[in-house]
Amino acid sequence: MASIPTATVSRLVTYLRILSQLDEAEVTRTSSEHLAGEAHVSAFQVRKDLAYFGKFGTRGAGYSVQTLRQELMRILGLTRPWNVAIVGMGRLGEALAVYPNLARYDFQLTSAFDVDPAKVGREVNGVRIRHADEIPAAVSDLKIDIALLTVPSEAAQDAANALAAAGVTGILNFAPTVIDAPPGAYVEPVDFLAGLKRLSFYIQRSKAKEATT
Amino acid sequence: MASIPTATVSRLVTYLRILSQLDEAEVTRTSSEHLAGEAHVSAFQVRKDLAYFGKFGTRGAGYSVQTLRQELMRILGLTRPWNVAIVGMGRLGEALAVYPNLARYDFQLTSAFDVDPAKVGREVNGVRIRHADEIPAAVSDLKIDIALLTVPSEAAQDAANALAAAGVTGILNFAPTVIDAPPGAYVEPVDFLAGLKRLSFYIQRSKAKEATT
DNA sequence: ATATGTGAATTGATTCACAGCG
DNA sequence: CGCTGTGAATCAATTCACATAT
Repeated sequence: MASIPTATVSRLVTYLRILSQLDEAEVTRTSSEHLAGEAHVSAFQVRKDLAYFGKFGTRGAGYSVQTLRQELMRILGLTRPWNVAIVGMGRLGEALAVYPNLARYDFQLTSAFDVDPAKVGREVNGVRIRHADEIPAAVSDLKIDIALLTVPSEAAQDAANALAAAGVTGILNFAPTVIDAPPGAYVEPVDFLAGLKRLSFYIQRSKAKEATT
Repeated sequence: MASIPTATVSRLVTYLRILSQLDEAEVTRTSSEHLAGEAHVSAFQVRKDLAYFGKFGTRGAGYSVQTLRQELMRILGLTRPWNVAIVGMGRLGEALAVYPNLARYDFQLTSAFDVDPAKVGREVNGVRIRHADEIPAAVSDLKIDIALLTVPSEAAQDAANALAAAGVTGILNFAPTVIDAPPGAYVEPVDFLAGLKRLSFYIQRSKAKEATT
């Protein structure tokens, strides 16, 4: 089976969002051209990305918004609900717990963990915070698929290992550090500090360029 | 001037973090090999990435942790402070406002904006929340370089345009939508929902593969 | 007529091998 | 002798052109 560029997967997510917006606006048909415009890529790119997975359009007429949206949801595994846990109930963990878009996309928050006894037992958005020691039992009981990892950097790798050992297959790592993917699990980093530093690089660079002209 | 791959910039940020950790642990020297191990890339990659910017090591002896760290900070534009504003003081905005690592890296939170009159006037982490109407004046007065954009998707593009017009050169977009980079500004997306959907894709895919074996 | 789907060409990034310097 | 720095080779991704289907 052809291996899919990670950039393609990212773009599929973008196309899906655009299609959802079109669907909400009750637009029924679209084209690679239009999707490309909204996603800020080329129309070639859109068609090539879709071609990895099949043929979804009709020549001369473009794509059905509903059909393509359904197909992308199927490809991305978004037709079934995923059980999600938040690990690390600091400010970020809490902000995520009440984030309404999680449920909208069928990511169901089913549990939350922390090591702080002061937090254990409290409820956030209908979910009781458990002690991290309960991860093995709870992950298996609640069939948790994905963990949002919001613990401090130094605790991230151990937590990821424990989660994967307990059966979690996807980890969204918010800690500003690179962690090894434990056996059997995928890790996606979400590092906004890194994004800030990249911005710093580009801004500084454009200012340096200005100065030399 | 050679154009730098964006992936290289991302990796430089990672190398810098590793060097900072080494420095804290009072390690004085390192090698492309070691940096590569920590960053989960090849040693070739490390050397090639650095080669875009100059020669920082001594052959046979590797790199001085302090020197390379300094150089990377210079390259990434992190030797000067950046003035940062948060635009959109919902839960995420608040979580960011109190995030201690911002200041640690010389990103100084100097202002915060929202459109909600109930929020305007309140203080968060020593910063008064202003009405979004004040953006043009405040950005210029406070010399704001970078905005953390945490408004709803539908407001993101307009806010970005307003910020850029007022003189902001870097925008970290937390809204789950693709926005155009307004003239004169760089945009970095931070979209954890997209990360979540990518995870969904990879998990679902590995499960499908298991089923066929 | 029109817009998709796709092999071929091009561009870009990563890997490699080794020359060069300490 | 060890490890960096770098041109050359490989590999991957994007772009293109056009044949194809409606």
